[in-house]
Amino acid sequence: MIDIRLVREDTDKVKKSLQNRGVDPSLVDALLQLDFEARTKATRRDELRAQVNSISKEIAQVMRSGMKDSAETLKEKSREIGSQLTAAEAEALSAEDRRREALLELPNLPSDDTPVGSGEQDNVIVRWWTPELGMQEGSEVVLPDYQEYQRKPHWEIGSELRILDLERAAKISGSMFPMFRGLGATLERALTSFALDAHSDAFEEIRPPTLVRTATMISTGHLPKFEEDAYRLERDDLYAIPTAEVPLTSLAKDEILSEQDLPVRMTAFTSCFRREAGSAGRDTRGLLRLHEFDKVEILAYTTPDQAGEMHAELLGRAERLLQQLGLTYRVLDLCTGDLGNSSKRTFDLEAYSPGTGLWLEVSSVSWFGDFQARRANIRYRALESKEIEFVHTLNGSALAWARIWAVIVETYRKSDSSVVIPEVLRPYMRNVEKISLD
RNA sequence: GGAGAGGUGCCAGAGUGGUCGAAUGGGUCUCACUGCUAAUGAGUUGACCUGGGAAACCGGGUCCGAGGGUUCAAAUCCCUCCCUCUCCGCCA
Repeated sequence: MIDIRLVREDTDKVKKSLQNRGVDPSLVDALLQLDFEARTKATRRDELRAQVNSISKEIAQVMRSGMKDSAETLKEKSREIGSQLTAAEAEALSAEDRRREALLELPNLPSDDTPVGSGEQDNVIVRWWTPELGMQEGSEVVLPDYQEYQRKPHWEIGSELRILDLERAAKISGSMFPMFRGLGATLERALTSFALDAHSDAFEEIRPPTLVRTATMISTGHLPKFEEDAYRLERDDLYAIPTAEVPLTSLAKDEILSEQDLPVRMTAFTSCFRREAGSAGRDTRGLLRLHEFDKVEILAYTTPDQAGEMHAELLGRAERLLQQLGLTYRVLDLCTGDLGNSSKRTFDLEAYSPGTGLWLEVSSVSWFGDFQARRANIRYRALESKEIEFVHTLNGSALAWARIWAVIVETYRKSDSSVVIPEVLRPYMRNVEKISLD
């Protein structure tokens, strides 16, 4: 959540910033009104409490000196104030709840560096990479010279080589659930080991739980606004995580870290579950959009000063994996209109799928400022000032496998219908060099 | 799932309904002593909300696992939930 003090003190800036996201600025005025009410009512409550407290102390003294009658008088007086207090408490509580709800609904303020725009079409392509041309600045991507046999969509390749079985996955779980088989399954496992090993120089490997409490989902900003998108286990009041960001961000919930511990770097491999409500029929063929997919996530807690550098590091790591896998990709600087709810700035990585002709989002690398840290109450004590401050959180996928799997089988398909395994993965899959029918 | 024990500050641990934000010990930091370290002595050491102040700081409120209740007053009594430990059952 954003800092209520900032809303009070720099209202215009907050309004302007949220307006760039398409948020109605009157919501800010409404919040300020709720804040005013909450503070007024809390003050009233605290005054009454102070009175009750001081009378209680008097009663204690009077009792000790044995003056029973005056104790009774005082008790009567306190009971009277007490009934006012009960009402004041209820009012203050509900005003504070309303303020909190309004605050939780507001998205983060975009960074000043985030391009202003109203939607997807305004995202800025900042650079791109192909195996042939390497890194290039700008937005005019020169695609590799794909052969006709690479223009086959991954779901056809997968069936042909019997490494992807979407029909039976549908039988088991329904549409938009994947099932990899044989070397297809091995390929996914290899990608996971490859990525985790790649991060092992600086990141602690974590295997977190994938079912989490409501409070955990609120911390990252996935609730209360996006209830529809999450799988919920009602009986146990748990949610299936949509990304490892959820448990990893809450790892240090309610803790005060030492500045010396920062930055904290973590990586985790988990399955991710998304209901994808409202996206039925749109780009859902094959592995393009799934209810369940696997992903390696990288995540960091930093001081505000370290955040910029860390954002670049996370992005660099995700890009490096794509380069090692030899996949053509482009980097998008998401505009204010397309930015995720909790993010201040996000770069998306899109890999090119020659079989479908689509750019597929395979990573999203975000800087959240202290938005999530406020919700999760993750703080650190500054070495110099000794002050306690909120950490900044950042994370990125490195990478999301189902779509990467798709792009790999299409990109590496040969004229004889086999799929060559990228060299970096071979050590992780028994040195198999290609997947073919024989 | 059943039975029992327990959750108190950075850690260990005491706590009679009122003088308890909380004994005591350890740790931390500061100072003194010491050639350095150690030892010793003195002091220090919570978070959050809110009002005042330029600030140092001062006032009020909250917090003893969480949420309710009883009471003039709750760490302390009652209820619900969560978590930890021990035993039994079940299980990969």
